[in-house]
Amino acid sequence: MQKMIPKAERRTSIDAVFEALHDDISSLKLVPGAKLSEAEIASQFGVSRQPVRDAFTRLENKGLLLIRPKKATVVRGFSMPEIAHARFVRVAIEIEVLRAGCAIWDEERDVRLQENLERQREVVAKGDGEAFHSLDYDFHKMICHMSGHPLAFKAIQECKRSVDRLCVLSLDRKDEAALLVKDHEEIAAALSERRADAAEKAARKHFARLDSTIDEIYAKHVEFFEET
Amino acid sequence: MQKMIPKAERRTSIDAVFEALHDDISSLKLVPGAKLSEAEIASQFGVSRQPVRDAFTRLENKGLLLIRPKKATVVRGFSMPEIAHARFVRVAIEIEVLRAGCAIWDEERDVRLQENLERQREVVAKGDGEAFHSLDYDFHKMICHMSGHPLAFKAIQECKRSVDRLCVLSLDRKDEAALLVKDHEEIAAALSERRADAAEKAARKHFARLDSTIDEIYAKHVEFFEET
DNA sequence: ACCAGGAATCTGGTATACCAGTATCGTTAT
DNA sequence: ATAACGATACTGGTATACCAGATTCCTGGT
Repeated sequence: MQKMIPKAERRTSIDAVFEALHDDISSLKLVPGAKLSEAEIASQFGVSRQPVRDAFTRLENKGLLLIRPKKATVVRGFSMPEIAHARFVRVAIEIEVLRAGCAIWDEERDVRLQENLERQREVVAKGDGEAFHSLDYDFHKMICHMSGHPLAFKAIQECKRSVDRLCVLSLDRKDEAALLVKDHEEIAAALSERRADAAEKAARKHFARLDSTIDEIYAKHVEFFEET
Repeated sequence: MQKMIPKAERRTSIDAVFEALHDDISSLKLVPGAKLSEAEIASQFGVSRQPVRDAFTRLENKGLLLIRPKKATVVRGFSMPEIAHARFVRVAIEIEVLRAGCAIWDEERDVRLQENLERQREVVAKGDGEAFHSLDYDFHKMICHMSGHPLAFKAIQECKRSVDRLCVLSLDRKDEAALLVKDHEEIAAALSERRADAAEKAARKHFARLDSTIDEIYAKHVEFFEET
């Protein structure tokens, strides 16, 4: 009962390399198809090849890299089937969460969600896209937690990941954000009235908005997509 | 256009170690809490520590191992929150698949699904649990594929994995299998009539049957569960 | 000018050695 | 007998060297 040091969470070279590469790939500083050399990255970070190798493995498991024996490791491109699948799973989970939420929703939850919505309206009025993105994130997270399924949000994040990397290519317009807030209000209202079917309908409409954006990006950046 | 060698799919030492350990863990030959030594496994397989290390990493990413720096690597136990989450996600996906299926179901699909059901009835009558398990697997897989979401089945398998490892502890009774077939018939009927709500209801009943089994196993084998 | 062939140079996979924390257990002081 | 301590035998993380397959590109022949 002595080591009350909270955790310290030892940080290893692998973590450093992993996070740096993850950021570069997510922000498209490393574009799909780019070749990554273990040796090159290693010297660049001042470590040996081994930690780099481990970091590569992690990134491959997250679907961001493609590693083949004796071939160069490359950044994976987007895949339309994969994106469609992520969307499918996300919708499935969000709807199930809403269903669970409708069964237990109460006024206290309602109040907390309305607080978030109020701030969404504020930042959208100001045109602060960055802040809206953060509140949007919180909105869905809050619903998961308050519905009793905090882990579901982690699963949703998994689904979002592939799309997020894609969305840095989209120019986010303010009018789009306004529509999304309207959707959120609809979802909140359905929860408040505990009408699962209405919530599902609103959610489907909400997520359908992404489709056109993705199609636009596909048309504009076919080179980032895998041929399959 | 010369290398038409189908694929050969080069098999590496990492794969060998990974698969062997994966099987041992899945079949509970390696029980939760068991300590795995890189060096020991390495000499046991006649390879160096490096491939073993890589295999460990893969297993950790699949949630089967717990690796901490400077601590022994151990087989992870079951976690009730994790199992509940896997169940939640699986139900969400299966229902969404059924919903999509109901929108496009036709007689040809119906015939193929009925073929599978007929074989289910046969093997259950014979009490062949092994064959039923395989047909059960196919049943859900067929629905995913015929609903136009083959990838969804892969996601479902991910969810099943943690539960499957648990289910080797359950003594499967024949009467249970009979009930499961009845559920399948209900689901197939709902699809045939393209009634999404009925399909959802049947699916929920189907998956609810697992809960009692899991509770039984928990009561009987608390030592395999993580405390969290 | 072009193309075939092969050497030089990549790639990731493997083996080995060493390091710094951690756990274990025997020893010693009380 | 017991409890504090310390040597020792572990653990996983890192660095390095080497290997075989794949790629690249230069060279020599046409």
